[in-house]
Parts: sequence; structure tokens; C-alpha cells
Amino acid sequence: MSGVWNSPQLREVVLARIKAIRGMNDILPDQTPVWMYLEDKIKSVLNAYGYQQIRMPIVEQTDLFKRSIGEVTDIVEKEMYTFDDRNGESLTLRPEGTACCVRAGEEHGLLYNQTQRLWYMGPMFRYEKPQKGRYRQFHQVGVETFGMNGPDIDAEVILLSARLWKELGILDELELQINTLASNEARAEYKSALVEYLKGHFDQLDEDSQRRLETNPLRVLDSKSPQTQAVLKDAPSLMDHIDDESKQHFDELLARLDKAGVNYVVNPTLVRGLDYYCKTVFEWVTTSLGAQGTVCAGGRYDGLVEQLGGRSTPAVGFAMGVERLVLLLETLNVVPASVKQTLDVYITSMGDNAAIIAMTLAEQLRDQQASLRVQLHCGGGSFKSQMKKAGNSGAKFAIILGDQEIEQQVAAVKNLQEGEQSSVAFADLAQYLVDNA
RNA sequence: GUGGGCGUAGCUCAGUUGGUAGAGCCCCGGAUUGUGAUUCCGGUCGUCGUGGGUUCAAAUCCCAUCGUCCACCCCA
Repeated sequence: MSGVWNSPQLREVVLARIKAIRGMNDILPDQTPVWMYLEDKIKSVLNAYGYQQIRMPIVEQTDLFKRSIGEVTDIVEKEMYTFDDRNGESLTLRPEGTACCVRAGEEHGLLYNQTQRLWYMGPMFRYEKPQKGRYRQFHQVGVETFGMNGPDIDAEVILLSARLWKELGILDELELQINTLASNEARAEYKSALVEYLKGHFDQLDEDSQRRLETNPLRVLDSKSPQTQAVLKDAPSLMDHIDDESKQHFDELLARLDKAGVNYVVNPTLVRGLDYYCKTVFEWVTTSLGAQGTVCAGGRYDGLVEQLGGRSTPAVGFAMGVERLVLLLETLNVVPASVKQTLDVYITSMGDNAAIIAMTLAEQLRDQQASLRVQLHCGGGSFKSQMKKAGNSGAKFAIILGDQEIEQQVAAVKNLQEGEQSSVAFADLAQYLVDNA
């Protein structure tokens, strides 16, 4: 058997390093404090508004996304992680959470004649080419509300997001862009008028827009091409086709935002990429992150529940991109230094006997003061190297245990920042550390 | 899917017209057999992304491929 390993080819195969899948990132220990900080802020704001958490599976039937997101969107056409289960059923790693949330709510009767305010957090998967703020596995916090059809709940979810930015200290860096897509009927009417107009100027459109004319005509509106924008100057406007109810809904929403002191920019070219949106759509955008400036986006999707087989249920929601928010927090340098966890105590010892006493002493400290962050030196090594690790650990105190200390039932406590050292009886140690931490 | 930049030690990076792979940080040991972060001395660490080609000789030149970053597209 061992002879097998002498083959250079086999060795290479066996020892080839396995790396993470492209676009799927490890979040390393120096990053997780920022993530936890952000997640804690999000949870506390959601709590303050009385929203409840829901947790859905990461894998769903492929049809769920085909029927909700839209067959001709990029997400469904070329970005889904789709594979066959062992029984032949087509499954997909969720590319977004709204469809999953609707499915779960409907399946368990949460949407029947009730209102719901829900949120979830977790990884999503899209097969895209990675770049800054865009990954194949990324994380979203989603907020979804069901059963409320007025502009009041639209305003609430926007206010909720605005409060979060304020809590995080990034409100000034974000711009709220808002628009209405009108009712599905009015939008369909407008869409055909727009297509008719654009077909008349087909040759003047840029290549992407020519393609979008077939796939998603409304997307032509926010084309970056100057020649296309020139054509759009005389194009029909959605406002010419909007239904009265949507118009009133939008006006009342804006009035509420004014009243609440939330700044916004009405952007008539703002069109969300997913098919299920209607009426209100909005995005929180920053210029500090390069091309991926949308940090949070959402809107109303009154037709989706019915589209997925439930009873007609109005709904509004949005999703935040966690990676983008983390990037923004770091770019703007607004994460408090205190989020980084630091040790209070690092316990060193000399000799086998002292090492065992050190362990029981560490447990005793954790029993007596649960808030103390106590690290026991493990792995042996010279006393000098233990002290070195104590210094590098960032702990405020090093506890030193040798035969002398044990004999007297005291610990030598060294303040690593100031260099002072004192003897503290085992019985008083926990209190001493808390008092001086 | 399209376009451009970049792949050398755990990290940040040097490496000249092709001629024996380097520095700083980190880590380990010692100076101080029970006191770290300062100082001094010593030490470990490399499929030079991968595979081919040219050459007496390739980290360096050529081709392919993979990865990564940025932009387009799309989207949170």
C-alpha cells in the first residue's frame, strides 16, 4: 500500500490543496466581530419594531424561483445553482429569500387572514462573476410584511431601514431612491407602449438595450448609454399610464416620509430586477462602494402570494446585502473599536502540578464572574513563551502560577499594560480582576 | 458571459539585459534555568498559481489554463 504514495502523479493528486469554491468566502476571525456587531444592531432594530424571525431551508424546489422571480430574468436564466436530488427532483440553492418566505408562510398558514412582520438572515447563492460586493455565496437580511395594503406599512419598512442606518452611523452616506411601478395592469399597458416606441428607434439603441427590449424592457430606462438616454427623452412615461390607486398610494407614502423627516429622491428610472414587484420600489444607495452601490433594496409585491398558489395577499419587503454593509462600515470606519473582543486574563503556569491548578482556577473564575474573559494557556512551552503569548493575547492581566504561589494559595497577577504585579489570594481573585478590569 | 490589472514564504512585497530565490513582519530558540510587548544574536518556512514550450540555463520570454481583483452585464 505504501508503495502507492511513491508515484509522483498520485502524490500530486492527493496533496493538491482544496480551496474554497470561487466566489464563496470564508469569514475569518478578524472579520467576525464586525459581522456580529452588524447583526446585533439589525436584530435590535427589528425587535424594536416587533418583527419576528423566520428561518427557511437553503434549498427549495427549482420551480419556486422560476415562478416567482421570473423565467426570463438573469437570476433564473443563468445564475441559479440548480441540481437534481437523488430522486430526480430539481432543487435550487436559494438565490433570494422572498420566495422562500412566501412559500413558508403560505405552507404553514401564516398568511391566511392575518398580518405578519417577518425577517430572516442567511446565505443566498447566485452564479455570478465575483467582484467587489458581489459574491456567489452572499448574505442577506430580509424583511417581509404580509396582509397590509396601505402606504403606512411601506413607510414603516423604510423608516425601519433608515433607523438602522442611523444606528450604524451611515445614514448620511446613503441615498434613498424611490419610485412606483404602478399596478401590474397599468405597468403592462405602459410596457407595451414603451416597447412600441423603442422599436421605432431600435437602431439608435445600444446593444444591451436592444437585447433588453426583449427580456426586460423597463430596464432600458436606466441604461447608462448616452445615445439610449437621448432616445428615452421623448419616450412615454409611466406616469401617463399610472392608475389612480397607485398614484394615491405613492403620494401618501411620500407624504409620510416627509412627515418622518426621511430624505429621498424620486427616481423614475428605478426598476427592480425581479418580476414580482409592483407599486412601491426603493433602494438605499451609496457611492462609497464602487459599482455595487445598492446596500438595501425592496418594494411591494402584492401579486406574489397569489402567483405562488395562495390567496391574494398584499406584501412589502426589502433585503440588505450583509457583505456590502460590512464593506461600507469598514470603508467609513464607523465600527466602534470595542466590538473587537479582548481577553481580561491570560493564565500561565510552571510545572505539571501548577498547570492543573491553573485549569481549576480558570474554571473557578468563570464560575464566579461569567463576564470575565479568561484564557488558559495550553500547549506547554517555556514560561517565557507563555508570557509572550500572554502579551500577544491582548489580555489586560497575566496570572502566574508556580509552586511558590500554590503553596501560599495566591496568584501573581501582572498588569500587562503597566507592568505592575501583585499577589492576590485565590479567594479574592475574581473580584480583584473585575474591579481592576 | 465580455474586457482589463495581478498571481513569488503564513502576511506585505522586492527580484536588474534569462545565470544558485530575497527583505520586513509573524513564528521558534537563546542572551535572562520564574516575567511578555523594547534591544541583541541565531533559526524554521517556497510545487515562484498550474501545465506545456523556447534555451546550456526560466520567477523572468512564448502558449494554454486556473485563481484573484476591478469594470461591464446583473443585482443585495
